[in-house]
Amino acid sequence: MDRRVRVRFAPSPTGALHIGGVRTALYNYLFAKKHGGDFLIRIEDTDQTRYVPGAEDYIIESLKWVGITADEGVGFGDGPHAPYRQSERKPMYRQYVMQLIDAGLAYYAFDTSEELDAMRERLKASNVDSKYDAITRMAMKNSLTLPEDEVKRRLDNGDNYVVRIKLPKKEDVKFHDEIRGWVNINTAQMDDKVLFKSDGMPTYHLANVVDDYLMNISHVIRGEEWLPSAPLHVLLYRYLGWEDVMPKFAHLPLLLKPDGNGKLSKRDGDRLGFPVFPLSGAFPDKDGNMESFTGYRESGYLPEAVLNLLAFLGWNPGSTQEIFSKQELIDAFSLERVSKSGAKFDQNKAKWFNQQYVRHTDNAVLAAALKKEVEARGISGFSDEYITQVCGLMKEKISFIKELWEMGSYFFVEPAGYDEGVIEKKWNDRSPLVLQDIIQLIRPIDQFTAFGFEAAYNDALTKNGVSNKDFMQLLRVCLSGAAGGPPIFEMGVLFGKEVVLQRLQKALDTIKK
RNA sequence: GGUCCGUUGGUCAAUCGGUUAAGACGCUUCCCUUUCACGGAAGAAUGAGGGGUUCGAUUCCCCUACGGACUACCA
Repeated sequence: MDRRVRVRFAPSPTGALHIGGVRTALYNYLFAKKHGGDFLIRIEDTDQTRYVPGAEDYIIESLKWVGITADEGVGFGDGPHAPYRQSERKPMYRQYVMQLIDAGLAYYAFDTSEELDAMRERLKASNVDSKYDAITRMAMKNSLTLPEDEVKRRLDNGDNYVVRIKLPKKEDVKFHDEIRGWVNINTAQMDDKVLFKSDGMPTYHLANVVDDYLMNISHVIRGEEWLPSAPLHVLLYRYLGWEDVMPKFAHLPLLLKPDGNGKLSKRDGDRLGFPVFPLSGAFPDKDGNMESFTGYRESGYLPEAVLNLLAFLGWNPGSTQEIFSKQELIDAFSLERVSKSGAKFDQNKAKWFNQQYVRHTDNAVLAAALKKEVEARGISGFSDEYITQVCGLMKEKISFIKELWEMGSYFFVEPAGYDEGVIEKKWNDRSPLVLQDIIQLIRPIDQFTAFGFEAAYNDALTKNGVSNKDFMQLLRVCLSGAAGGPPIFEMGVLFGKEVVLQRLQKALDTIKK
């Protein structure tokens, strides 16, 4: 029975979308496109207390930036199963909860949080797992222990209650994970999870299962942190009578910190100095303080590179090819080749990926980015043509777009200083003489070409008996201030004769040792 | 603590019982280059430990160790 592939990415709008979340979305997207299916986005905002305004937009914008698009859902024009926000689907869940209660598979519970705490502490003290389960529920206030009329009275009275699933005392729940194989958990290890909260909202578990069923989801591809609750979801499908259309599960390995242990977290970005989020932004933390963070986009990463490097964190094609376009990823992707163990994020590799993409990016595209940087500094007077040529010279030298400016600002402004190491090592009594001669030889040139510039330079060297090796880098430093850079004579020609003359003169006037 | 998942070089990783255990990033050396980079060549570096199964285990099984996730009226 081949059913249409329909997968979903279902984030909670509780803050910025972590790069690991982007990867989850990506794998869902790739899987859907690979199988000609649908990818949809559902917002799981059942916890009103954790809702962060703007988070939803951030998530959508992030996905769009890396090139992930959805066929249905929030941010992508909805679709046949609208609404796609669980808060807006609130009225839909109650009937399924009632269905479970009527079937004796769920029950009302009236315990206060104090009572729950007390229960947990009591059990902990006696060294027993503190779960609300088949044993402990009999000592709590719920529709299993309270007289029927008492339950009715409380309900009619509008008392606070939750609905919990009624799990069997001891029963194996087995399910197949597409990545890990068969997983078996006994209900004795699980607890009677809350399905329906006292605020009238379903919990993740219930909403997730109901929506996946209603939206005809064929595969649930999500992070490994969900593996322990997967049996609960399996049971829910069974109890609701949907087991025959239950989606297949695939639990993805986690993204780990580059150093030490643990999964990649928000803080790691600042601590290690690399982005953990796709886009720069700021959101309130749990205490309500605004916390800002930098993104891949603002750090100069190309979206295609991010897509590529993310795809390779936990998956590989089994070949030696590493650079993949989006379409190539779609063609090559399979859950089978997703690895089981977590992957540590490697900054160097990320940089390398970006470098590959920068190098193959059209000069005009790079120029647009560089132009922004230039204009942002209030610098004008440079043509698009000039900026494009700068990019052509610089792109072999950089790994990140932002380095176009960082390493090539001298194409637009005078160098602020001269590389001290080079001056220290190469500058001597004869240097000013050579510079002087270069200036004199260049000045009369009408057609300033790389060839002419080089010829003038060589003549000056010969005249003073100085070798290339000793002066070459000095010339570069005099022109750009930097020790490295693009081919020097081409660079000079791009500067133009006047700028070259002026900079050499300035070097002559200022460099002293 | 309990449950579940995992474990090939520093990192990402291939291998679906038999290989000199790929490849990439990073690192080192050399070549190219009148600099830096790119490119090219080479090198160091890996199957957590212990038991089995087998003619033969990185590969299958068990134990131990280690790592991770989960353990809320959060997702």
